[in-house]
Parts: sequence; structure tokens; C-alpha cells
Amino acid sequence: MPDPAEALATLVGLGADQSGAVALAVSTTSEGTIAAVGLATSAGSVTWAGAHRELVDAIGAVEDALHPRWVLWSQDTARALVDADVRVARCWDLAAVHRLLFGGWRAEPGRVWAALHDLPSSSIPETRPVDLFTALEPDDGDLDEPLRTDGHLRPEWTDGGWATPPRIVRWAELALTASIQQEARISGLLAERPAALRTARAESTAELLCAELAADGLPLNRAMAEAIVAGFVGPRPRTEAEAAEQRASRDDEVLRHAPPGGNFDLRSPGQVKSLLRFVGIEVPDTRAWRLEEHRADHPLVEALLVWRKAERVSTTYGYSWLDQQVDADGRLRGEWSGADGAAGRMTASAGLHNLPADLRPAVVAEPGHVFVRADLGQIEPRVLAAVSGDAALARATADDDMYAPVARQLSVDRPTAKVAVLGTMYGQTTGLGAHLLPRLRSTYPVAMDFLDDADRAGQVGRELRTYGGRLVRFGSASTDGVSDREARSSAAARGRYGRNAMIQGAAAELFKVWAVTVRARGSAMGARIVLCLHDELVIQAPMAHGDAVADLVEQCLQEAVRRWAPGTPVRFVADISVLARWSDAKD
DNA sequence: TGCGGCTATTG
DNA sequence: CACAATAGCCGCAG
Repeated sequence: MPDPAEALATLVGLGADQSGAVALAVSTTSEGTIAAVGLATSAGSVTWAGAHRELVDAIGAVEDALHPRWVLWSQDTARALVDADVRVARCWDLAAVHRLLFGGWRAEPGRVWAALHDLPSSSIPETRPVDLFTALEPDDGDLDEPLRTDGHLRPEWTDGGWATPPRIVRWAELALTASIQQEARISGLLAERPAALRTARAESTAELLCAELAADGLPLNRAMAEAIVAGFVGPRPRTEAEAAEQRASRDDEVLRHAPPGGNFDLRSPGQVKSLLRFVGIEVPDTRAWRLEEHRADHPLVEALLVWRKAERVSTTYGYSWLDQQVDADGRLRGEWSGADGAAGRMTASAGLHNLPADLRPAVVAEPGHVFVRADLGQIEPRVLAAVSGDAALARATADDDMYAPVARQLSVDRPTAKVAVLGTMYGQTTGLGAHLLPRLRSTYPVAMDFLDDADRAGQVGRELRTYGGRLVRFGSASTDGVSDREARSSAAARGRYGRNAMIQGAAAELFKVWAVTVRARGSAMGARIVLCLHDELVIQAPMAHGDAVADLVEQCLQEAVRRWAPGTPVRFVADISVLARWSDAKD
């Protein structure tokens, strides 16, 4: 292994140029250290093997000198880099671009490769445990050759066999090849979706952000979180028996309102329904919003609602959740996905996206730091105005509160206007929204036509592409053994899904452009994104830079809008504040 | 043991 | 419970 400077010189000697593409494959040991690296450029490729430290420094030297667009198979590589404290600026993530081009969520190398070579996904080979049948398989050539004769990647490679030299450099070369093929596909899309290339790049860089979010976690004050949990379910049980005792005493608070002699399990919806029938309350299901109407009918209902809340904290966000998800450094860590399988929003595990409001006071900036919290205002109707190109709706976005001008144009009050606009985007067919449909149609014809088309596409299963080019697929509508009514209702559901996917998906694309812009511009001030929440960013920054970062986040939004939809007349707004804790009041 | 249904949490 | 997600427990099929 040459030293980092020589390693860099080798790469430059191959002809690697400033800001070009460098495909990177990294093999890690079970301890998480880097053991070997394969790099490929259009001019040639190289393998590096050696000590972890040397390899990390060499990658860093390439990043600093060449600022390449790193071509990676998936977020796994980004994670390996982040774990080694290497944070690169940009990348081309083959899995992320695959999801954009072909829809769905699964994007393993074998699937990425198959799609680019028009091979059916059903024919993707898998390694199987050695058994009678494996032995009968015909030998398909050289195991050191990554491609099978049928064009698929060899499963012995995709399942981890790529990681050992000399294979690793071939793995990087294949990544480079795949990236060129993906770019060609994107180019073919540009006439129809001009934003597709920049979306592919932003979605890729969002995967780097996801790797960092997973590694960094969300600062959480454990003592405060424990106190909040205790408020719902009592002190931390020391033994299993004590935990059972607490559960039983919580149950008793409800069951003492029940008729004696009955034996009801509150965790079983069917039994809760029977229990309610015993006290004279008949409900089709036992959801909280439905029980709400019967609060006054019997004291059991109120007790049950309180029980449900405590039970939720106990099972999902209680002590075991804290123990499993919050690390010793007080960071709540989960896994992040840059795009879900539907419209492409980011997802996170460990409760990061559905943390109950009650627990949010425990999310506190670390000493010497503040949070900069920024959320986009009315992003979905603004996105509708932008992607549909409706001039009248775009004019309404000039207002900080776009529902005010919309209400004036529709001659209704603001709440009615809001429900009507949201209803059309979600496909509501009853209530106020439907009543106003004719007026919406004549006032915003372009936007309504846009939504209608998406609805029709969903109904018949015609594929859609979002503004940024993400393919939205529909499960094939099976008609056998299904009644007419069921068939109609599922078609209607797909229609609603289609119209919403075009909005939610485009909003997710804009959001990610914003997020990666903040990531890039904020790092100089030590600002780090610690949470992405669909239309909200939480950034932790050194206290001294709080206000500057807040200004920067606003500038980044305007920069992101210009990059996402150059020349759009639609105005986007964000509510930005500097806070000590997430739940603090705005302003 | 795996999976669909029910429920709750969030944007 | 309009659209989306994660997550836990129950009940039932295999």
C-alpha cells in the first residue's frame, strides 16, 4: 500500500480528473475496519490493500484533491465510509437511482444490474444452501468471472464474494459501468422529465445523509425521557415480576369498571368490543376516535382511553425502547432509507418519525449547541402548483398563507378552502371537498386536470413518473374472485394513491434537494442535520452560529427551489427558529 | 413460525 | 380515519 499522496498520484496517473466519477468498493472486517478498496475510473482502475488508517487517509486524499462523484452500489458503502469518519461530499448511489428509474424499494446489485440489461427480475439467481439440487446445477463457468453467460451478476459475487481482492476492483468497475448505463437511461428521460438528472444526484447524496443520520443519531436527554415514561407507566420495573405487577394494576384500573366475573383481555380488540357491549356500548371497532364519542356513556371508556395511552408508551416507547435505541452517548439511533417504496419519502426506524409529542421535550441540543428547526409551510399545495404548472394556483403561493387567497377566489372561508384543496390531493370524494369540486375545477383547471390524470392512471394501473422522474408503479389489479364493488373500491384506492403519489413524491424530491443543500453549505459552520421529517429539518449547530445557520437554511431553501424547478413562479416558505429543545415554541 | 388484522404514533 | 410510514400484540393457518 502506497502512502496517501502516492495513492492519489496513482489515481491521477490513470487519468482521473477533477470532479469526475470514481467508483468505489470497500471491504470491511467484522470489526468494521476497512481491509481493501477497489477504485475504478473511466481511465483505469486500481486496488488498494493495507492498514485501515492508510486506506482511510488515501480515500480522504482523493476526496480533497479531486472532489469526485463517488459511484457506490448502495448506502452500505456510505456507511462504511462514515464509520471510518470519512464524509464525502457527493455520490452516485446505484440503488437510489435504480429506485428512481424503476420504482419499488428493492435495489440489490443483482436487481440493479438485471434492470439495466432488461433481464426479468424473476430470473435473478440466488445462492442456495448446498443440497441435492445445488449439486445437480450445471457448472456455469468461472466463479472468478462476475457475469454469468445469461448476463446476470453471479450470486457468489453479489452475496459478498466481491469483497476480496482481486475481485473488489472488478466490483468497482461493474459499478462504474452500471452508473454509465443508469445515466444513459436518465438521459433518455430528460425530454419527458427535465429534472431527472438533478433528482438522481440529489437522491444519491441523500443516501450519504442517511448514512450520517444513522451514525450521528438524534440528541436525547435520557433522564428527561425516563421521567416522561415514568409519568405514564410508573418507575422502571426491576424485575419481570414487577413489570407484570405494573401491567396488572394498569389493567385493573379499567377492569374495575367492568361487570364482575368477566375475564377480558384489554390487548385483544375482539374482547374489548365484547367488554364494551357488556356495559351497553355497541361499536363497529374500538379505535380511540370512535370511543371518543362514548366518553360520557360509561366511566370504562375514559379508563380504557387512558389505558391505551399508557400501554402504547409501555410497549413501544417505554424503558425497553430507551434501552435498545438510545446509546450511551444519549443519541437515538435508527436506520434511514432515502426513499420508501411508494412515492419516495425518507423513512426511519427506532421511532424517529413517529415519536409521540409527549416525548419530544426530551429531544434537547447538546451542551454548547442549539437546534435550528425549519419546516416547510403548506408544501403539498405549493408543490401541486409547481408540478402542474397552474398559473392561478401559483399566484396564490405569493402569500405566506396560500389558503387565504384561495379562499377569496373560491368565495369560501379559509378552513373550507384548506379542506377542499387537501381533499383533491388525497382524493376525498365526500364532504365539503367534493361539494366544492366544480368551483375548484373552474378556478384551477390545470392543477385539477393534473390530479385527474394521475387518478385515472392509478385506476387502470398505468405507470406514472413524478416531477423528478420517479417511477410510481401499481400492483396489478386482480379481478378474479372479487366482487364488482370490491373491484371498484380498489380501483378508487389506486386512483387516490396515484394522485397523492405525484404530490407527495415531488414534495419528497424538493425536500431532499433542500436537505442535501443544507448538508453541504452548513458543514463549514459545524451544522449537522440530526433529523429529517418529511417537511421538517432539525439541525444541531454550535450555539455561536445559531442565527447564521438559521439564515443559511432559508438561503438553502431558495437555492434548492431554483435547482429543483428552475424558473418556477411558485414561492416556498419555511418557518425557521433557533431552539434549545425540539418541542420549544417557535419564534 | 409467519402473516393479516387491529391499533396507535407521526407527517 | 382521504395519502404515506414504523411498530407492537392478537388470532389463526400451516
